[in-house]
Amino acid sequence: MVGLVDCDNFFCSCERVFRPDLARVPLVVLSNNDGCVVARSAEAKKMGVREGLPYYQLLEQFPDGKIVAFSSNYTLYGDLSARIMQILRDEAPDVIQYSIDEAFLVLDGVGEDGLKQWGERLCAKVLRYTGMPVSLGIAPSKTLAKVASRYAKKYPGYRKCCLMANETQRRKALESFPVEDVWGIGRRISASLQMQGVTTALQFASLPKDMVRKRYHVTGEQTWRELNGEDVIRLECMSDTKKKTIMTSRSFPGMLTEMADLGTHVANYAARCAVKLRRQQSVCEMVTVFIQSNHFREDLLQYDASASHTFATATATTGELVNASLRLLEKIYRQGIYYKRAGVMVSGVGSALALQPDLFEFNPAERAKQMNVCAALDSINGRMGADTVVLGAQQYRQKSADGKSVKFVNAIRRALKSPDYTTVLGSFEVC
DNA sequence: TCTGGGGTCCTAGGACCC
DNA sequence: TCTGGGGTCCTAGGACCC
Repeated sequence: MVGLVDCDNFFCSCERVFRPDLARVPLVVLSNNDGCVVARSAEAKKMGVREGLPYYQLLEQFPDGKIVAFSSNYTLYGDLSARIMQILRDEAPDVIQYSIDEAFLVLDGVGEDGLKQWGERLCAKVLRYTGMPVSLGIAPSKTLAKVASRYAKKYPGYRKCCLMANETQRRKALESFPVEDVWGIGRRISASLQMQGVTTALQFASLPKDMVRKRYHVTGEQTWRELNGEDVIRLECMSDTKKKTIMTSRSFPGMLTEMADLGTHVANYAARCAVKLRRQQSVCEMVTVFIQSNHFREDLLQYDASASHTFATATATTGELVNASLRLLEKIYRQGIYYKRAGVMVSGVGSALALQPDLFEFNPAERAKQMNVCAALDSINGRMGADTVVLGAQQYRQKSADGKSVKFVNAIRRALKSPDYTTVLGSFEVC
């Protein structure tokens, strides 16, 4: 049997852990730059707040201030997630973390008679230790466990744990489960299924396998088999968490026109990519920079562009990545465009230990030096906080009113951020 | 003024090879 | 009259996920 633990309205629940006064208050969490709604509490959902709603529209729709909004606080969410995962690892034979708020549990050896009680106890323990409500679905396959967890979340009668143990329970659950809510069935496929009159998960699972395979390819067939009780999706390989491509991109709070300003952002994204690469002990072969105008402003000239550079020798040093990225930006930058978004992506990611040096350009001494600089950088920033030491090119400069001094400014708008309760001492006052 | 930021896998089609 | 056949690798784009 497979378990799926899923936090209820994760970001919102995180915000509530240290704000019990907001337990029943409609609450939303906003994207970077306080752009739009990315998470909603149950109360906010009930009031009809839709996911992705721009924040300014939320203020228009609910001007009375009854809905509390937070900027996203990924430090807090990441830390609470880590605590929950640790509890799961303490309790379950094997845990495969799937996302910041979800994990699959391998339940071999957990007594099947007591599975339901075991699950209820697990959810209660997570709540007691972290203050975070979680739901658990247990079933013969991952996709079915996902279905079960939905029921666990929806109906309080399950006491947070829904066990789908036999054929009767499976059919009953799938019968009233909308096909578009099945894990692995997205907008396109569900639209195609609706056209054929397939609206429930059970109807989909009852289609002929060959037909599903032909029309929806291997991934569709996998979902079909999972719904029929076969555990075929392999996530175990995912647990080596090394990413194959790494991207850092942001929208800007306003719009930018100058290359120098774009360059500061691009330098930061490149530096972020370098840190992410080094953290997973990888190097990359290629870096891609992209810039975009504001797609929502049809009255302005639109321009999207990207360019890539392949390194002679794969790298993860901040210097090389920033340098290459800025040169790429020069190539694609056009004057007279109002830029809204930019990003840096690294690909061809491989192990830093199996590095293949270029035959002609390899300079061992220079390489070693660069890597020492990065090691020192990571060490300082690890102890003193991210971005304690950065390259000059990463500094967002804001001139003082008299124009004499320049100060470092935060490039992301997070006006409504909660304190870093769990990671920064003194970030809030204790009563 | 104002609209997120990451990832993965699969398939089709082109380039290239013998 | 009348254009081979089979294979691999790479890339772009689509579909999905959180």
